[in-house]
Amino acid sequence: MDFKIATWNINSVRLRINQVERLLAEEKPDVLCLQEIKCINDAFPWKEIRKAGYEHIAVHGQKGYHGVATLSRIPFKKTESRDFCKKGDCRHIATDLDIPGGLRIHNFYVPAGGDEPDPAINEKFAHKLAFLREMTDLYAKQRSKSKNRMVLVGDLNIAPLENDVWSHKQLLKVVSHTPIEVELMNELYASHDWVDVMRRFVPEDEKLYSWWSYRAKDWEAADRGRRLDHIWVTPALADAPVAMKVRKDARGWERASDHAPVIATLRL
DNA sequence: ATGGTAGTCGCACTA
Repeated sequence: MDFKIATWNINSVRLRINQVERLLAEEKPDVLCLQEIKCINDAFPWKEIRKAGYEHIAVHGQKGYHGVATLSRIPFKKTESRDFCKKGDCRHIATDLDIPGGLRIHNFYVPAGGDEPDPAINEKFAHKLAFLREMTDLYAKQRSKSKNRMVLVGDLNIAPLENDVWSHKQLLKVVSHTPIEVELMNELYASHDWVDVMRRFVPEDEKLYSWWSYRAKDWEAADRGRRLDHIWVTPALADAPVAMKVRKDARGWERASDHAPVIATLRL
């Protein structure tokens, strides 16, 4: 089967429920992973999502900030979330799809890390680094299971490659592209031999972004983007990716999120 | 070197 998965930092699912419905109607993914839903589970638009044909919904939300949700046309066998750094933040939810051979989907919202890229004076940056180290430890421990089929998606808040940002030089001291973050991301990447699905389709010498700041006067003209959102798969799925796209047009929708949806198709 | 925007919640915080 061709399995289509999308990831999107929606920056308030209640405010942009119409855009979620539009994306689901246009792309018909099997699974949509949302980040920054910014609401508690009770305030999540369950009815609208179900009406759109997504009856299997795993929500891990908190009041006002963060929060993740995985919407699926395929039933779940199991759902669990991990409280990284034990802060009580809702930044992760894992769902096991009930399909032959199984498929585990990790939906992440990694801390943004604040402005100052020094963990000694910026707690938020320290939190981001600790979060990444905890992810790496976790996947390194599960390495024996790397034959399992897993997809890791989400807003990882790091643009690792030179062409994942509009200016490598100018962003070296900007949180999301600093050497320490890139190094930790590379360690995480190596911890489970993850495959970077997006870069399977766009060579490393070409620019590739999924986020454009709200603060630019004209985001499209300036095109000062970053690739903060990612889709990774385990080695068991190394040959599975058959298509990938960034729905950049959605960044131009009225009252858009600052992130564009990233979508991949896997041949299972 | 700086300030620019958005969302939630309630007049501060996170991004």
